[in-house]
Amino acid sequence: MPRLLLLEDGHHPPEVNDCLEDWIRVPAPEIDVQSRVATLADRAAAHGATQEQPPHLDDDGVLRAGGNWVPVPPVEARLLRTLLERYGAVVSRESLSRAGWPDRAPDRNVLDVHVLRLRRRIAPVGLAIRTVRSRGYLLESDKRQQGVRNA
Amino acid sequence: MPRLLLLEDGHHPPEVNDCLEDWIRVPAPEIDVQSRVATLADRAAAHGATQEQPPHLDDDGVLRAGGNWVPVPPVEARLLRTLLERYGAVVSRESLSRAGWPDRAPDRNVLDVHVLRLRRRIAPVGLAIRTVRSRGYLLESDKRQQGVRNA
DNA sequence: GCGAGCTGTTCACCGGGCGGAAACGTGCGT
DNA sequence: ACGCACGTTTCCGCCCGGTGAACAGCTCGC
Repeated sequence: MPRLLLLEDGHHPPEVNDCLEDWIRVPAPEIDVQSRVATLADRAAAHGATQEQPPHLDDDGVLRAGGNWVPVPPVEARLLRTLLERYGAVVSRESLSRAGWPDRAPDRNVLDVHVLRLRRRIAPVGLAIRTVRSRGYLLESDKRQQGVRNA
Repeated sequence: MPRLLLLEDGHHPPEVNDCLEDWIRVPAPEIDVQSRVATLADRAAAHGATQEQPPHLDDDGVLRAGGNWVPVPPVEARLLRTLLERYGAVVSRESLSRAGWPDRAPDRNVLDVHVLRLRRRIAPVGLAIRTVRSRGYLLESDKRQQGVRNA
């Protein structure tokens, strides 16, 4: 997708809208062309890296994310499904409780234990469950770090 | 923040990491320089439009700003909400006090402590609470400089 | 049938976040 | 110098959530 326009003499520079687009007048020093190509390549790589496809839990309890997959047992699958429905947003403990055990409400830390196990289960595929204290849980990529500031 | 490096003959092109950075060999046709400047200006405008979305505190006590998020506990959330309602303007200590503790008025110092905690909590997402002495507080981006700037 | 492994549940304990209070430090105006 | 306004630290009680371990039911392979 990145492109470098080679501009012959006597033409106007093109209008560039895209970060993955550039131009240069030819003839030009080889080092100049290489430099611009390298810059575009870096940008394309960075773009691809930031484009993450959302994880998906299929009907057979298989979670696919980050190029890998893990089996997810029934209860955890129900929890995970509701977390995925609100991917990146907070899900209350009550919602999870209802989703995981539709018939009867479980004890306080039954949910805790299953969340813990779900955490460990999804870690290998690059997902993380964050706690929002007294509010609920939040599913996101484990590369996103809450509250960390990049220089 | 966009910058165009004017490269004299005999030098290597710089390593470019940023979409807001570019370079050109001088001397060069005026139209070429103008084109690259215009491109950078467009990108800077686009970046500003997409990057600087106003901070938002959702109902689950999650503050999203600057591409990151932090959980905000109840009392601080109430303070933050009133500060956000008057984003960039002064909010009196009385208003904050009423917002944070609707039932009873807290000790003078309790508000101070919570403002301090809130300051530290929102710093990672690029927000800052400024003091306007004997008037109140003001919430803004931490990149803005308080105080007088000479031209 | 029987043991191994997996799933779901319960218990006990611990660490840490949250919010309040007091004490002390600091900067500014008069 | 004094007082006022605000900042910062420290301490503590409370409660939420995390964690390891143990336990019961179930399924599967032998």
